[in-house]
Amino acid sequence: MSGRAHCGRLVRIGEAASRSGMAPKTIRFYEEIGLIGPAQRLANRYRAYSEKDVHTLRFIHRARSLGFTLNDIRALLSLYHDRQRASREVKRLAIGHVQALDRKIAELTAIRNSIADLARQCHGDERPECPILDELEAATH
Amino acid sequence: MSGRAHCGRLVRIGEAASRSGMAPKTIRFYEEIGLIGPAQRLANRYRAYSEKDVHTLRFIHRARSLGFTLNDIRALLSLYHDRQRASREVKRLAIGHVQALDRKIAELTAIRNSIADLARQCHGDERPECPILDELEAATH
DNA sequence: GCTTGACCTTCCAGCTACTGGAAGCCCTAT
DNA sequence: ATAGGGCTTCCAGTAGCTGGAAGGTCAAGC
Repeated sequence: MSGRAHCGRLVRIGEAASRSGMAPKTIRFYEEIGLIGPAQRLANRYRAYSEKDVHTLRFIHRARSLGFTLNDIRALLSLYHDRQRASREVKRLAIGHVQALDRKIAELTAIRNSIADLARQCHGDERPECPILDELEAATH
Repeated sequence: MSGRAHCGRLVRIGEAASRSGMAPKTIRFYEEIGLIGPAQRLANRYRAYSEKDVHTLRFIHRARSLGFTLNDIRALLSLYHDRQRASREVKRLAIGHVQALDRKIAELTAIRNSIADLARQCHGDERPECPILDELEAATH
């Protein structure tokens, strides 16, 4: 952060939060872990954010909502702030993320189907017989 | 735990772990949080597990691998140990889990497609132009 | 008899990405 | 003067483990 905007409009953390879509706590947290640099401060020690800072925060928020991890975002941010970067690197990160998502989706789908199968076999009434518990108990892993 | 198997074969935590599919640390952790009761102890204070205990551990492992949370498993375990339970309750838990998975899968799929779209639009070469970063930067939330 | 090594014990810290709450300062309006 | 809303810091907790340190226990080997 600390965009050194020596004359631009500055906003406090609440407005930076509402304009970037995240909670003030989250911004402080990102500063604490060094995802963003320490914010400028007003005379009363309140954090102050420039337009550029707010853009960066919104960038982070968008990337998070697309499921990038904070580590991914560290890389994306340095690319974002590097006017000379090659788009190849960004694309590589994005494709890696798509592949990770594909794996995760496949895994969840397999699990979902297993459970749905078991649930279909279970009559789900007053009786204690239950194929779901039987299956979970089964020695066959 | 502590199945009071006053004559059955007992195994130490390492074997209980390998036979249930989880790490010894995980078993101790489950005991610590009260998911399972405190284990019996041998004369040397080593934890000891009966066949029944190992079944329970395997049950937990299977349920975890199907994505049930530890809280779900608390409920499943009490149903598992209750010979009078109604299968209805188990089925309800299973169906709730399937629905949660469906929501998660839909969410991840939407994200996956967004990123894949962006990646397709990015030429991914030496040049700095990058639709991915442009999109993340965009004010439109 | 002593050492090595595999096993076990406890406790403490860290991981991801926040979120909630307490205690207290700053500023404006009434 | 006081009430409120926003800001500050710090501490703790969430889920579900995992890693590591420091040390006890036991059987086998020299």
